[in-house]
Amino acid sequence: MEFQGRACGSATPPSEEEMELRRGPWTADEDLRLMNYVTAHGEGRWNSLARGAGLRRTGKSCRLRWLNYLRPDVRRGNITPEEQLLILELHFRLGNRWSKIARHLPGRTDNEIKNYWRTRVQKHAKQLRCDVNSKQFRDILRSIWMPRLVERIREASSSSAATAMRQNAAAPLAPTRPPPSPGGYAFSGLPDVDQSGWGESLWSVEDIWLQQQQQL
DNA sequence: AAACAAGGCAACCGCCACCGG
DNA sequence: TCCGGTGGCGGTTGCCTTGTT
Repeated sequence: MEFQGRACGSATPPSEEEMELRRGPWTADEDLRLMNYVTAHGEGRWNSLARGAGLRRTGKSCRLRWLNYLRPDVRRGNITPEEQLLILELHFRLGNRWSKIARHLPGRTDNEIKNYWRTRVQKHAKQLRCDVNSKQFRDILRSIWMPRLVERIREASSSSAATAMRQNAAAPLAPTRPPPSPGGYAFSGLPDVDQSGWGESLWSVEDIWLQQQQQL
């Protein structure tokens, strides 16, 4: 079944070219084509890039896919407490300027940060029946959430130091995945900072990069 | 085990600014 | 100055996964 995209508001039927454009989730083959083409020709001129790469996608779609997913320096996985703290601080200063906030978090995309804010932070505001931009909620963030993050960062650094010492002593095999984050807040009404796991996918970007390296 | 609800996040949309012809 | 193409940004949508009943 092919994804048909969202309902189009236009009353005029789409042109033949528009009919050919693909929408929805990207396939591994499309990812590979885009990756190969950008590696060979560089970023920019996304519309012609899409045509040149033989992709039936809009330039915008290609750009988004590259920036948010395929770029080699994109970091995936949990947003760390350090990053969460930075996001909160920057949002106080910048508001919903996601791209500006993202510039301070290497490897993180504006989309990822925006999603984090909407799904985690706004959810908590809703639970507390506050407006996310209200002074009340900001005060809660400053007085409760941010100190908890700072505490958590401190705990993590001290425990990782202790772990390193133990590992040096016994030299066991290190786990290949980071351990799940510890339990949540004792404070009622404020959930855990982040409990999300690592995303699973049919293929990983690393797989695609590996495949691409082998082709070169 | 199945049905349903909620959460997470990839992808799309519309708008705007910039640039070159 | 105007206009079309392009890129960037923030907001929104809806699919998929996970949790709950």
